[in-house]
Amino acid sequence: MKNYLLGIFDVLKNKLTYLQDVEIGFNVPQNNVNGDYSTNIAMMLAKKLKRPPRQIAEEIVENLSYDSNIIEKIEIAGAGFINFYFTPEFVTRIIKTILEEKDTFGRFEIHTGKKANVEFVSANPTGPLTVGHGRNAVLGDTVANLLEWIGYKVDREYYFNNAGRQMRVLGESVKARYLQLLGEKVEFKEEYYQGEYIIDIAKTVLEKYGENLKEEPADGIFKDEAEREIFENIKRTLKRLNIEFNTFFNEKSLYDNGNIDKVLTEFKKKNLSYEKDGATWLKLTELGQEQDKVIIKSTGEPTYRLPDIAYHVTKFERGYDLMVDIFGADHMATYPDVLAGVQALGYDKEKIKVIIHQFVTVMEKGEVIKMSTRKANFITLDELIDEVGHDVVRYFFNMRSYSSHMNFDLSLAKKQTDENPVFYLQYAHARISSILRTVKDEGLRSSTDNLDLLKTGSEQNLLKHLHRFPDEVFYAATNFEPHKIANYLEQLAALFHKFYTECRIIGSEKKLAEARLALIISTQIILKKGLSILGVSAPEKM
RNA sequence: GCGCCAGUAGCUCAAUCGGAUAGAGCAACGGCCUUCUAAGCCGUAGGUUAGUGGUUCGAGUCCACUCUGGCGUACCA
Repeated sequence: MKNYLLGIFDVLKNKLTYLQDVEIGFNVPQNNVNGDYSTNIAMMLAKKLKRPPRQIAEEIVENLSYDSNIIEKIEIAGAGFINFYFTPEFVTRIIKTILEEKDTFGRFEIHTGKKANVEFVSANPTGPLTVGHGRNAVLGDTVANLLEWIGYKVDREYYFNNAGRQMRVLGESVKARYLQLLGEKVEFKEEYYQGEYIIDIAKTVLEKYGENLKEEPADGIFKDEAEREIFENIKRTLKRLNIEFNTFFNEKSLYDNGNIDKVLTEFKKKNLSYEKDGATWLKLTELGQEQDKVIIKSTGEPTYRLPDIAYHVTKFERGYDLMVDIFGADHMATYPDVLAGVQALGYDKEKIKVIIHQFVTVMEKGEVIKMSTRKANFITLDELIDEVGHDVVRYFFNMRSYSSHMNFDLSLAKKQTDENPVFYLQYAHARISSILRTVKDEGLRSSTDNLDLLKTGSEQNLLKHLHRFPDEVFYAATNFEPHKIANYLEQLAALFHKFYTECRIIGSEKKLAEARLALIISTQIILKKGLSILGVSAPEKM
């Protein structure tokens, strides 16, 4: 529908030249008495042309040539809105389109041939993933799905650091537990990782290597075993949410391959770094940032900035056209430095899209639970999945805009799983499957020969909503906003359920029944497509 | 102190980059199953969009200030 409007306005541009250098936007009015699509272009032009908007609207409508088999009427309303009403016959055509295009319907090829990298989760292997990581994981994977829908070849990447202080403490924590298992009296320091899982890892070490590791350094076998086991766990948890990574990128490789040195030399060559107080500083003030920052500490160790910059350089070198970083709000302050550094090295930072999502506040019985991996007072993602199921988790994190803070009441979530909107969507899908099973027994088959019979309000509204699917996908993908898909699907399910109660298939006149079957098959295809974008399953039965 | 994100129905959140009468779900109340799945449908109730001023044909959306919450503001990542 929208494409048709864009087409006829393109033609009109030759006639009314003032339309040429403005962007003509069409949107779906909230209230459908205002048409199927509407444009505010006349009001936008009013000031520029110094003419009343309604007069401009009239001129546009008079000069617009369109097919009356497609557009039923055009009205000018309010301050100068131009409202378009499509013919029921045209509206029903979407069924044929969906059935014919099938797999490609809703997909776009504008970025075909381009490569995208989506980096997310990126939690260091110091403990199980928490509910907070869950939001990041689901958001990242869904954004990746959306990018695939607009043509990108997408790599999902997990960046981690298995050196550094955190990991040393982890090794020490495991060793302390190990010694305790052997009956030794060792102090378990407050800074150690307090979680039960540390004891489990210590037990594994004991089983595997016996009792001879008392002299083994903490950052040897202890750390390595901890890392291995924790990573296995993380991967298993992510797998439960249907998330799999192409690459686990180890920060350490940046040192081994000389990438860090290379970046450092570049900065020196460009005179963008200097020595002060025994440390090396990056001249971020010259790159538009507030203050210079240390990139190599006086101890000789780099801060996170240097490897992060070098890491992004590798992404450019690996030929990505688009790089998406999914971060939690705690990274807010770090990425501008990194982007400035990358740009200073001559790379186009516009190719990097940073998505900062707000935190999830987890509450239980009205109390806020503060998350800390070290203090082990977190709710793990696994526990959440156990409690409510993977579909609910995926949907829950996908149904809200990433920029909004989320409140998650665990005790409420446990109780309310039956009322979760995800079931509403899945139920619509399962209901259609059920109808199709029943109809099969009756020997009834769908047909697109008499789609014109679909003219009641609930049929037309459902059809119009199906028309919008590609637009929604495109909008969601280009704006990195998965929750748009969730909202779209909720509306689609609502329209279907309404259709279901108002229109019967079995018992209707044969031609009408066949047309309605084609309608629900199309609806089911879209529901399934939408759910697959979100990573939620589409059950045949419930 | 400064920076970023937010504040919308009792609760959790939408609102198509400034559009028309601000919408859903949950919770509350009332109705609808001898016919394709009642995990559904219909209805009722619920709002000064935190507050004050401003910008214009038009503001939940933009600007300024105030209040409240979250996250930052490291030679931690």
